[in-house]
Amino acid sequence: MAADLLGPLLAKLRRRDDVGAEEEAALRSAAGETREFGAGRTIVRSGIVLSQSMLLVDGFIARYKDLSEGQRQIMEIHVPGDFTDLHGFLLKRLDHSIAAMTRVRMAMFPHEGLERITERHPHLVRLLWLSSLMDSAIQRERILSIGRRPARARIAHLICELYLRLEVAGLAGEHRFELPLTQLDIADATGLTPVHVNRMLRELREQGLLTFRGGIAEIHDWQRLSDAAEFDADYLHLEHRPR
Amino acid sequence: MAADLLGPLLAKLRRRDDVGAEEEAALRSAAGETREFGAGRTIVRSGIVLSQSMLLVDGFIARYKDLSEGQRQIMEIHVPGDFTDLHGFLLKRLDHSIAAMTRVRMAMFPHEGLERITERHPHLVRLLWLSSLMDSAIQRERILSIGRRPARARIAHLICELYLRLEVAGLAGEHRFELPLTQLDIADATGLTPVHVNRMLRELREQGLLTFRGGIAEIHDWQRLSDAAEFDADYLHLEHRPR
DNA sequence: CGATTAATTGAAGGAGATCAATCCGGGTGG
DNA sequence: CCACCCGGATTGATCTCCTTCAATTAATCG
Repeated sequence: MAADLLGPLLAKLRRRDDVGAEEEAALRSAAGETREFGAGRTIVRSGIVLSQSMLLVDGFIARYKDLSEGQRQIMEIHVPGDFTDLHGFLLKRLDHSIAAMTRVRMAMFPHEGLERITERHPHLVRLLWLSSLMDSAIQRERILSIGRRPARARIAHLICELYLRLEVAGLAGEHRFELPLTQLDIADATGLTPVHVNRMLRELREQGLLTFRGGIAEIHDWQRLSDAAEFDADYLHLEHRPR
Repeated sequence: MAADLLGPLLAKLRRRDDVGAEEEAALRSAAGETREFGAGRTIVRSGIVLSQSMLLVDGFIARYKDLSEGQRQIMEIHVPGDFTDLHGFLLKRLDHSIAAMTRVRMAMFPHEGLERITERHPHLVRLLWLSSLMDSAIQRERILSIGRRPARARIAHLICELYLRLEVAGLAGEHRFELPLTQLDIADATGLTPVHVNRMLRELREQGLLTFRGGIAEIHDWQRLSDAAEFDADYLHLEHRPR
């Protein structure tokens, strides 16, 4: 028996507002087939016209852009329960690419189904819209991080964020979680070089804040880590309220 | 006779899709009072619960966040026709502040009116959603810029972007436009220091790409400027298609 | 086990930051 | 009408965080 495809998404939405049974049903019936992709696979290439959007069910995915000199920047790391390209529903073509960072499972949502939701389920649309706004908020915080935080704080911040997001999806233990990324991935997400990420991770480890090794992140001192990052969870919009 | 409040917004939306007469009327009736704010005023402070959203009608506005050491990062610079906090409709509290960079005029949209639109005008909702997705795309490009482009390219890129966005709003001439920002503003938007912005602007000027002086930006060589920035307008999603 | 990919460490270099003046344009009040 | 003021622009000198270059080591996997 496969785990519930929509589980992490519903957990994420219900953390922010109620989702009625009818809405849940509408969401389920909008979901199409499930697909799997191997680690490293580019799933959507920037600029391609899309006819369906994807919900990440299992694994980790990155939205990224490349520059001509081979430099890569990750705009957002997705965890299960995230739509990776819900914005493709209205933008039609993505302005970035999407790649699997691990082996992943995706649930496909044909755009006709989403359009039907916009016509029949006003509150559910607001929740889907909200979900894209939460991505936007995460991206804004990334702008702040990359623009103004020093390297050590950037990395600390990323870890704090992923911890909370994974916890909401029910995928993190007590300050410990699977994070199967390479140091290069972290470098691409923080706008640093892998060499420097390595040094900063060592520093964080030696200071007893955090261990990141073998795809496992362990937060040893949440207080000092979030202080180092100037992390404030407000931007994750975790409160439950009518939307 | 005041200029049409919704003019720049409609121009922006109609550049991407059709907006029917009925939809236009619905939008107009959702608009409430107009407000003005002086240059430098903080209009919305991060975290405050909102009951209406604002459309920028005239002037320039910044979404920004501050860090404890007094460092500021601008996430997005808004031009007329942009909703500055449409996301507040569903997020309810902003994760950033909003400040007037010049004297500005804003049209207020009470959230009840927006909610009514979600219940009666599916296609119009999609357009409003789209508008927030376009902001998101702009913010992603900023992540790329700040994360991976060198200082000179970051500034060049920002100018290219603002030029096209202002042109869509009907506010730019032939490679020349009013941009009443200080070099500090540009520094805060690009994640640089004002001193370095000054040096890079001089370089761009001496190389004959761009002059930015006295609140006027003049692009002398679009080709070389956009090359320097690796600017590709795709992320502005300028194509007209059914959404 | 070789072979490939990721992590680690050292040394040197550079883009951009910081610190500190000076300049400039425009408002303003005497 | 001009001396003064003030925020922004400009320039120089110095510093530093992070990059770059280059090996070496560890881990992973057919």
